[in-house]
Amino acid sequence: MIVSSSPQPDLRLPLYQRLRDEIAHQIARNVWRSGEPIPTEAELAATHRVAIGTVRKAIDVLVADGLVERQQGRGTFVRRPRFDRSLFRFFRHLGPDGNQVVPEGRILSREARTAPGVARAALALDAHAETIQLVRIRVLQGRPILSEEIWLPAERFAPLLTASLSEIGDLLYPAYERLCNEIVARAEETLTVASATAADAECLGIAEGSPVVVVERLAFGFDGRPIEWRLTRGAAADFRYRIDIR
Amino acid sequence: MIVSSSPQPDLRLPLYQRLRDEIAHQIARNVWRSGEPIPTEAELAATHRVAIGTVRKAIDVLVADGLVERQQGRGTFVRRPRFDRSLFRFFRHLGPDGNQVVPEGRILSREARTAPGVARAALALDAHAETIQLVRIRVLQGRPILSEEIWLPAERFAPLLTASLSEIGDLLYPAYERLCNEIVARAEETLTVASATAADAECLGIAEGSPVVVVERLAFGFDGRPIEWRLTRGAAADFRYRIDIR
DNA sequence: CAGTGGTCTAGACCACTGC
DNA sequence: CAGTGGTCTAGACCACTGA
Repeated sequence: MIVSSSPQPDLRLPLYQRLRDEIAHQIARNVWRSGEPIPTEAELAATHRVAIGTVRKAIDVLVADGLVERQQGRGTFVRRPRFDRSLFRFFRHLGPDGNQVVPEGRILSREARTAPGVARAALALDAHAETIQLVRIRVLQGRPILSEEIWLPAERFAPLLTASLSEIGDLLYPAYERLCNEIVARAEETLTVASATAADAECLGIAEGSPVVVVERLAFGFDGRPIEWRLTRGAAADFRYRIDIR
Repeated sequence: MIVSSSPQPDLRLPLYQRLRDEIAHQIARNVWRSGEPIPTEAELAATHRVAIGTVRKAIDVLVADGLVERQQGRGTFVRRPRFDRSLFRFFRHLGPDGNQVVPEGRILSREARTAPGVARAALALDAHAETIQLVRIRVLQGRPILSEEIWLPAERFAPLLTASLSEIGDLLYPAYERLCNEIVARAEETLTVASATAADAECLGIAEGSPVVVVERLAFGFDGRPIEWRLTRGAAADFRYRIDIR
């Protein structure tokens, strides 16, 4: 595999920003895997011929962006956000011990299908582009609590159709990285409230017409291109979201 | 008025943190009003006998905390968050021109009343403490769109009962500052979905039993003590919340 | 033009980690 | 103990603001 070199940096940008972009680019290229340390500040200062203070400022930005994590005395490590946990900021499902529990994922279907207009528009695909649909439920103690409909560009995610379900496993984003070499860097989520359709009612075990919270997620890769469009639905009764403002 | 001096700083803390706390404390004491500039970095460095880099780091933290705002070439300014706008992150009400519009506030009642248990607990008040209740609606083009129930400790907010409605005006938090010298520093909000009660239905012009989004807000002063407990209800159909994750 | 915050450097010392 | 990130200093120059 030919490793692409860094894009031409904009010389008008401050040095620490250029350095940040350079490191971010290497993280995006998977030069260091998730959890691995990046070079020490002193090394980066030496290889890039800048003062260590400039390196620290660049890393400050990377920490703020959520791309790396510092650990005093140990190093600075590549961080991959846990998007699969993000739904539990919205839905509270407590286990028998009263603690938050991570539900199991179960893929009900996966097939190459023509995506609806919203999905195509979100993924910036033209009308002819092929897409993959995954239908998935999240199950807690045998009870389905969330239903998910996921649309992916077929071109980049073809391996998902041929892999075995056990190869894909419970967590999708690690599977994307493992099987398709696609890494999710960030996502936009939009919450709305809707009425349970007949399908929702059957799947989630709630009354038809009762309120459901819909989470629409558009996930982006490090290159900024949209990778995945996902609709998650859960009973509004389970919805509880806490936010700090200032 | 006797201005309290700074609390004894913890000498184990880094210099820039102690400086941050010192400045934050002065902001909390209203030494500089909202929108006013704090001293320049060079001045702060001189008066506190520290390097300017240390001052910059302290201000970095204050910026991250949302207490001040930098403007290159002009100065660093005290910032008061616009909590009254925060509800519009949750509810989208578009005007005839398709733009987001700020609705009018209308106080329906204000009286000294005994608060319900949740409100007392949130405000950390004992059973005998007096409280003030405000009932308020937010109106857009003559149509009520949000209903608000607000509970305040009577001890700190007594002037609200005697002031005229025009003295209070449309925005509550500036009124708290003007009339009661209470400044809201941060708040915690919890979102849930409920069914419209008969009162909701009448007030908001929706069907009884249709879904409403409930925003529970607990606002804190700079001293960390809870100041205000507020319940806002709006039609779930108007709810739309967008969030970025990474 | 003077004054502000923004960038960058260079180097000292500290606190924490893991061998 | 060596190596890491964390704190702190001191000073130079740049870019932007407003009179």
